[in-house]
This record gives sequence, structure tokens and C-alpha cells, in this order.
Amino acid sequence: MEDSSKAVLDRVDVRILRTLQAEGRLTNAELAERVNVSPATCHRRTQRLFEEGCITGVRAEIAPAAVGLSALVMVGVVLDRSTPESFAAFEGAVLELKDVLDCNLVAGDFDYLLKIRVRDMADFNKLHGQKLIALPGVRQTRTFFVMKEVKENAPLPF
Amino acid sequence: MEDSSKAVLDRVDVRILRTLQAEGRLTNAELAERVNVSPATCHRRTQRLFEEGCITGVRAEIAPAAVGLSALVMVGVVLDRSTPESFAAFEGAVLELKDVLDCNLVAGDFDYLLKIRVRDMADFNKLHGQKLIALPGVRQTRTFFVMKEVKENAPLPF
DNA sequence: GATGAAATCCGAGTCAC
DNA sequence: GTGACTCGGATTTCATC
Repeated sequence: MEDSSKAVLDRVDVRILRTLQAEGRLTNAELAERVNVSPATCHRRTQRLFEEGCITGVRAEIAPAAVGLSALVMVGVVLDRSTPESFAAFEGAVLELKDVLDCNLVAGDFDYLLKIRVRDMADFNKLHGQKLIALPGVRQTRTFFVMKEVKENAPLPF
Repeated sequence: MEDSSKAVLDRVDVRILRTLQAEGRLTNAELAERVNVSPATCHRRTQRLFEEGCITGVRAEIAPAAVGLSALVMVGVVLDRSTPESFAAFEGAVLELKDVLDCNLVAGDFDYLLKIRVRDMADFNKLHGQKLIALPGVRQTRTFFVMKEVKENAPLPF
């Protein structure tokens, strides 16, 4: 993968990105028509965008409820030490937890903010008691149950 | 769109979902091979999963840095009143803000948690001063700059 | 150095079974 | 759910600017 930050994107590239961000399963022929280039050119451009890492993947979005993951929980985590080793250990362990969809190191009242999907509150309590507080170096967690998902994973505005 | 919560998913459906979640641009022929069914069957199953709303869409993931959106910020919001009208007004306004990727109503110290992508801190300060604190009913915000994205938008674990 | 037209081959989508 | 059949798209080649 090339350094995507070096890629120079012209208008056609941007149109391809925007279109595929909205409809990732478009055929090359349709995509070409939408962005007003020939199918051959569109194919080459799109391939380049993948190779350069501008497009990191194309993924189907699954309705969480359809696969029994109706509950969304945000968790703020505070570690008991602020050493590089402490952060690395925590991050390594969190990467193994499939229920954790997002994990970000932040500046503020917490060290990390996690986004977690589980079946229900009972499931979360189990995860919290057995996994989260057992993660390396965790001093404290604060849980925010999501009561309503107003907007989830909106497309990038560019 | 049907009620996806009523759909009964068998093993083949689940394999299709998992596979398309990882590689949304697979051809039907390849998908059929991966899940061990005939192309015709695979095609009908996949179509059904879309129609039932189990698959809500297929989207290309764009590297944020490639389109000049390198900064990620989480923001906790507290409203000054907890009335249904107040919540509705806030939510309606937030849906218009393209920089806000996620917005969730939560239980805890905040009313809402937002996930925001912008170019840099200067951009965020402008957004914060001109748009966020001007949203209807906002009493207070707390900003968490993301210093490191450990995990972003991981696939659903099912 | 990238483009579009044409040419080949393979998959999508639909049928009967 | 399978197998076959037709049509259209994916992908490459090549001449061109």
C-alpha cells in the first residue's frame, strides 16, 4: 500500500470516491456513467484508488438487530498509569475484544473511549465484569448506555 | 423494507453476511463459492438479505487522511432542558451537520455523545464556536480530542 | 502518461425443472 | 435448491492524443 497522503486526487477521483462511498456495489459500467468517464478509465482509476489505500475496503453494513446486537454502549476508560507500556498493553488486549467496535486514545477526562455492541444490558454487564475491568491497567470505567442512535457511521463529508 | 428483526437467518445467510461485511465488492460467483452454495441460490439469498433490511447498504471506506479529514474528535453534549421537544430540536439540527459522523443519546453524564471528523484542530475550533454551541438547547460541551485511533469501525462480531 | 474504442471472456440475472 | 441459457459487464489490448 502506497502512502495515501501523497496521492493527488483530481475531480474524477473524488467523484469515484463519493459514489462508491454511497453505493459500494455499483458495477464498473454504472460507476463510469455516473462520473462521466469511459469504463476503461473508470476501472483503472478505481483500481488505483484501492492500491494507493484511498479506499481501505468495501463493506456491507449489517443491521445490528438482525444479528442480535441491539445494544450499543460507550465506555470511558481511565488507566492507573500513563506509561507507554501501559497504553500498549491495554491497546493490545482491546484489539482482541470483538465486541469493541471503536477504541480511541483521547485527551480529557478519560484515557480511552470505547464503542461496544452487545445483545442487551445483561450481556454488557457480563462483558464489563469479566472482560473490561480485567483489561491491563484499567483503574476505572464510566458507562454510557445508548438510548437512541440518532446517527451512525455517516459518510465522510468531502 | 421488511422488519429485519423477524427474519430468520440460517447458516448460509450468516456466512453471506459475514463474507460481504468483509468484502462487499465480491462478485456473486465468488461469494457463492465461499459460502458453498450455487450461484443462483446465492444470488437469491443475497437479494433477500437486502430486501429484508439485514444489509442496509454497501459502502466503500475512504481513508480520512486521503480526503483531508485527519482529525477525529468526540464531544459530550449537555442540553439545558430534558424535554422531548428539546431533544427533537437538537437531533434535527445535528442531522444537518455533515461533520458529525455519529450522534447518540446516552444515559450518564451527558445527553449526547458525538463523533466528529474535521481537517485539524483549527477546523474543529471553528466548528465548535460557530456550529456546535449554537445547536438548539446546548448548555455545555466537553471535547475529547482523539490522539490515536486504535480501532475504528470494526466489523460486527456475530 | 492517460484516454477511449473495440474485442474477448466471464459473471449476472432469469428461466424451467 | 439446481442447472442451463442469454445478455451485459469486467478486463485487456491497442491506437491515439
